[in-house]
Amino acid sequence: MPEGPSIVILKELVQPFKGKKIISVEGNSKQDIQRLAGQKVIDFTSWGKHFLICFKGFAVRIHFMLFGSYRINEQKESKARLSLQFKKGEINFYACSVQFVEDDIDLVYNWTSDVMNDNWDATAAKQKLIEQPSMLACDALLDQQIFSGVGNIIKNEVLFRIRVHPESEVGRLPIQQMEELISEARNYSFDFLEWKKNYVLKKHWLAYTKKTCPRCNIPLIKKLAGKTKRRTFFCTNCQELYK
DNA sequence: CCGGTTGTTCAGCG
DNA sequence: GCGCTGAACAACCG
Repeated sequence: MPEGPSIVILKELVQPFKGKKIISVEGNSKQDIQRLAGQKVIDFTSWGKHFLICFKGFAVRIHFMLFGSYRINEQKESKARLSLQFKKGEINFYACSVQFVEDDIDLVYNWTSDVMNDNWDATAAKQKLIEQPSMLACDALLDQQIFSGVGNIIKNEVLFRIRVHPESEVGRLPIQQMEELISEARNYSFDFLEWKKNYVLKKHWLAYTKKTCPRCNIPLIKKLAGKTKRRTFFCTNCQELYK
C-alpha cells in the first residue's frame, strides 16, 4: 500500500466524496477526530506517501506506514483507526498514522519534490543530490525531501533500470546517470501506478525480491544497504558501482 | 507458526 | 550536539 503511486490510486477512488459532508466519525485514533463530524471535505490531495483530506482551515494527514490499509464502502474485521461516514458511503482507514495539519498545506508541503505531482521539479532534485555528494544512491532515492513518494520497491527497480549500483555515491555519478536516476524515479512511479491499477505490478519486478538477474542470469545480491538499511537487490555485473 | 516487511519517529547511547 | 542503533508501532503473506 504505502508508496506514492498507491496513494494516487486512493486519491482517485475517493473522488466521489469530494464536496460531501461527514455525517459521523468513528475510530481508535488518539487524535480529536470528532472535530471532523459535520465538516465538508473540500478536497483530497497527496504529497508523496501522505494522503491529505482538506477541510476549511485545516487538513487531515494519513500516513499508512508499512501496515496501513483502507476500505471504501466496506469494512475490515479489525477496528478502524479512522472511519468517515457520509450520507452515501464511508471511507475507513486502518493501522495508519492520523495527524491534523493546522497550517496552510501549500506552506507545509513542497509540491516540487513529489515525483507524482504536476509540479515535480527535476532540476531541484538534481541540486539536492549535488549538495549531498557522499550520499548513496539507495539512500537518496528513499529521501522524502528529494524524491517524495519513492519507496523501497521503486528504489530497487529504478537502480536496476538505470544500471547503477545501489551503493554508488551520488556525487560520483556521471551527469547522465544522475539525470537518469532523477527521470526514472518519476517514470517508474508512473509505470508502478499503471501496473498497480491493473493488478500486474509484481509481474513487472525485475530486481525487487528476485533471485537472479533477468539480464545476465547470475544471482542477484540481497543486502540491507545504505544508512536506511532497507532490502536491496542488485546485480554486480550490470549495475556499475561509482565511488 | 514464524520470520520478514511497499515506513517513520524517537529514545538512548557513545 | 552529532550520528548510529534499536525499539516501537501493528498486519499480512509465504
